[in-house]
Amino acid sequence: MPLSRERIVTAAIDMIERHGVEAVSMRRIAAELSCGVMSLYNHVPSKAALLDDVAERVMSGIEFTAAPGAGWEDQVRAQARAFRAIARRYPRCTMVVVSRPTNSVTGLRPIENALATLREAGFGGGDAVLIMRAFVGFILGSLLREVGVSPALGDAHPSYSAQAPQRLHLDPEEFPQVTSLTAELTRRDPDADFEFGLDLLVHAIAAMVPATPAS
Amino acid sequence: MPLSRERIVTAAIDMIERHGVEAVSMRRIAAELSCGVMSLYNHVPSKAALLDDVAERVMSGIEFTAAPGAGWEDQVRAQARAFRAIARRYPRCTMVVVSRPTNSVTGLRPIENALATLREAGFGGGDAVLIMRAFVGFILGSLLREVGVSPALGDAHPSYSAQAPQRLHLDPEEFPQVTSLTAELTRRDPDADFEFGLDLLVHAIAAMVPATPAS
DNA sequence: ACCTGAACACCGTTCAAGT
DNA sequence: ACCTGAACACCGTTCAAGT
Repeated sequence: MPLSRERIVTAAIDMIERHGVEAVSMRRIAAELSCGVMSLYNHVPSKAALLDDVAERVMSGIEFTAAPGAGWEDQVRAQARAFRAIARRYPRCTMVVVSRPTNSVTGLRPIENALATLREAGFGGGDAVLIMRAFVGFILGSLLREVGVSPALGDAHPSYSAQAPQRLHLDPEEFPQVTSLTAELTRRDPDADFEFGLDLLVHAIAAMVPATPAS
Repeated sequence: MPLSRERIVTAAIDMIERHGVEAVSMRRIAAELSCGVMSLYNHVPSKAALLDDVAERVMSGIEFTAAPGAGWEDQVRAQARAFRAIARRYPRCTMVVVSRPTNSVTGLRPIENALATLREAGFGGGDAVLIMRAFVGFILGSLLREVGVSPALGDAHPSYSAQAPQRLHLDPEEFPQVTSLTAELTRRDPDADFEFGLDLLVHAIAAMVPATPAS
C-alpha cells in the first residue's frame, strides 16, 4: 500500500484517538506506517499542516439528516446535533478541531446551512449571523466541556480521564452551593446538558422570530 | 531577586502572551529568568504543572463587580462578563485555560457564584446546574471564537492573526448565504456578539423562572 | 535547601543522496 | 516522483555533583 496524504491523515487521527494529541509525532506516525520519517514530507508539508488536515477530515464527517419539511427549530437542532455527533465519535480529535483556526471551505459548510435555515425562518442577515454565532459559541463550548476539559466539576469521558477519584476537599462555608449540589454536579448526562442548552437557545430565538417569514 | 514559583509562572504567562504557547519551553523560561534550566525544577515539578499554574493564575484574576442589590439577570450578566474580561486581558493564555482540565478550587469559584445567583432567583438545584452549564458552554465557546480559533469566517484578534488577507474563493452557488453575507460575517464586534448571545440565554432563562422566588 | 551542567531520549525539519 | 539516512537545532527531564 503506497504512502499517501490520506493514509497519513488517517494514521494521525487513529493515533490521536488512541494516545492523545501530545503523543503524536512525525516519527511515531512514520513508524506506524513503516516508512522513514522523511517520507511523510513528500505528502504533507509539515506537522502543523497535518493537524490542519486532521481537523478538516473530522469536520467533513458531519452529516446533516434534517427532515426536509421540518420547521427551522428542528433544522437548527439537527444541525447542532450533527456537529456534536462528530465530537462523540472523535473525542480527542475534537480538541484539535476546536483549538485550531479553520479557514477551509469545509468549515464553512455548517455555517452556510445554519444561515440558510435562519434566513428561511424570516431573519434578516444581521440577525441570522448573530444567532448563528451564539449557536456556534454554545456548541463549541459544550463540546469542549464534554470532551473532558473545562472549568467545571465533572471530568472527561470516563475512558480517558483518570482523575475521577481525586476529590478535592471543599469548605462548605466557602462553597455552600457546590458542596450541597454534589449529586447534581457529578451526574454525567451530556445529552441532557446539551439538549437543555439547545432548548434555551431555540426558545429564545423563537421569541424573536419575525411575524412574516420570508419567501 | 530569588527564583520562585510565582516568578516562574509570571514569566510563563508573559512568554505565552508575547510569543504564543507553542514558543514556551522550560529552556526559554530559564533564559528569561537568567538561570539554569534545571533550577526551575526546584520550584515547579514539570512543564505540565507549570501550565496548570498558568491557568490557575489567570482564572484567579476574575473579578466580580456585581451591584449587591441587582436582580439575578444583571448578576448573571456580570459574572459572564467578568469571565470574558480575563480572556481579553490574556487572549493567548485563555487557550491554555480553556484547553486544560481545572480541578482546582479556583475554577470552582465562578461556578459557586453562578449557582448561588440562580438558586436565589428561585431555581431548584437541578435546574440551576443545567442553566449554569449552558452558560459555561456559551462563555467557553465564545471565548474560543473570540480568541482567534473557530470554525467561522472571521479570524483572530488582528494583532495576532496574520491570515486576514487570505480570502478563500467561494462558489456563490454552493455558499449563497456566506457569500451574500460577507459584510456581516467579516465585521468584527465581539462585544456585540457576546452580548447578543447573553441576551438570548438570559431571556430564555427568565421565561422559565419559577413564580415564587426562594428565600 | 537550592542551584546546575552533563547526559538521555526524544522532537520537527533541512539537505543531500539515492531510486 | 518518491523515498531515505544523517545531521541540526531544538525539546523535557533524570541524575549526580556542587553550594
